[in-house]
Amino acid sequence: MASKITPRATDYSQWYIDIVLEAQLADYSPVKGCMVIRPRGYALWEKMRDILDRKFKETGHSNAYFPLLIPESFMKKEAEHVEGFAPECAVVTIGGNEPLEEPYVIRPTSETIIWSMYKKWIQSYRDLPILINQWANVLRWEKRTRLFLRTTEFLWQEGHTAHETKEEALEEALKMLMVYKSFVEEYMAVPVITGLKTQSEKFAGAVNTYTIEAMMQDGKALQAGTSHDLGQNFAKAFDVTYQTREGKLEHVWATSWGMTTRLIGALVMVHSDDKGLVLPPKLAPTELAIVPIYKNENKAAVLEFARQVRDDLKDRFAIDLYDDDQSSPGFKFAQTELLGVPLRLEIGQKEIEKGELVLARRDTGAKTGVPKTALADTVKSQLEEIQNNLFHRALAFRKEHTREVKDYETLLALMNGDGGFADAGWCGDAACEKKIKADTKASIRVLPLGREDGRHATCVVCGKKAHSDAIIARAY
RNA sequence: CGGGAUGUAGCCUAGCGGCUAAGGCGCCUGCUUUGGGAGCAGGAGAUCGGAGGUUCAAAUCCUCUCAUCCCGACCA
Repeated sequence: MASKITPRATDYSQWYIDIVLEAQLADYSPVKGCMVIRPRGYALWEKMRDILDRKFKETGHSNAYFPLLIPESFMKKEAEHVEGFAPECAVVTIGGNEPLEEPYVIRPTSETIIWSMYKKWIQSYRDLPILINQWANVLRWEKRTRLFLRTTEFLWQEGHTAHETKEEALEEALKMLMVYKSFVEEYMAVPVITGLKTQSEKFAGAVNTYTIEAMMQDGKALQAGTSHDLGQNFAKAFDVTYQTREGKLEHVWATSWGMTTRLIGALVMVHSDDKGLVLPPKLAPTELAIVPIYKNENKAAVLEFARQVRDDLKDRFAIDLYDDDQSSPGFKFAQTELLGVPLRLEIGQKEIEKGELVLARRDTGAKTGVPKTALADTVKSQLEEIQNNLFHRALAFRKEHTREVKDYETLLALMNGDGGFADAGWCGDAACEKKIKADTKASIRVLPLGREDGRHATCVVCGKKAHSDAIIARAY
């Protein structure tokens, strides 16, 4: 049978959609722009959520829950915030058949309702810091949607913290950025660049936005997590003050940070291939698939052997035994590959006789013979190798598709041609940033952290003295 | 919000004025099979997206409408 997946080279967009649908991560819903996250997709989200949640707790945060509905007037209190979010808000105007006195906005993000509460909860420096996170759904009326990458409703977590000082808030924002980086790199095996967003790309209402940016297999950038230094913007909008250690009254300093189900889209686009999904072992709901291969005359013996192997390993690994009778081994092989199971064990008469089972890797396709006695250790080490290989493969891909660019002609050729990341200097002038966007549809994704001294002396657009380095790319 | 495309069985598609809407995949039953997406036989499953119109006759032509996808402008 022909593959269900459109090859990447034929149509990258369609390839992505095919993978998401065929691997049963999600399905289109009856509501425009919304999607149903199916069990296989939700299992990924649960794993990601659990790992991050643990990291948040380890860094001192607590979970809470704030309402879905926000009084419309709240959204209007912070000037930039309302301007940024008004176009994508859905508003509830009727309740119980009666027009509402004041309409409610369905949260596109929760800063306003949270800061209205923080005003009640904060009086003195003794009440600080407040370190709260919530796992929730949010709604943004998007003009154009894509499975996982941009849907009208999506799941996320949003951390909202309040601090005594500017420095402490900045430290928090950067700390959480690093939590995201370590999660995405260690668990998702997706290398990211951390950095500062330009003023035009920052969150509506923030002083500064920091993000992690990843490169997809088509060379486009994807923002995989954000952390905002909110300064005193929301404290001022909601008049949240505290009595300082010196007895003075001052506005509180704030951060917010979030990551979303979009990350599942990143996971798909970074690792998968034309055969289907490829999952990093640390997030794969099934780590090992066992496919028994039998004929009528040896069916009972092979199945028994396979079940024994499963039972031996089941306490150490998440295993799926493909012991149904209806489909052929070839079909099962293809199925495990479509679903992205990292390792597949093939057990037939030959293996039983030799005492050596065939272990197939999803990432490379390599098959190796493994003595039954060494199985558990080999599975463990191969899972680690796959995790490692996926990260390094993605990192190598990013390096291959990142060019240091010194002059504007080269930037134009690159962004309008092969794509990828351009590493260039930028003078800090919004006009130069705008020009890049107008000429290439690419944008400054991030001003990388840890490179404040700068690799580039001059702005790639105007040639004046560079203010910082910039990663430029087309983006999702 | 502009541009493009598509709506016929769970999925993909044929039919593009004329008899009872056709095929493939999938599904169900039975048998045979099983080392890279199995075979045979039988079976279930469709108010042709919706509304109006033209016509002796509409899945097919016209108008309107709804929905979805893709590509652009805006965004996690």
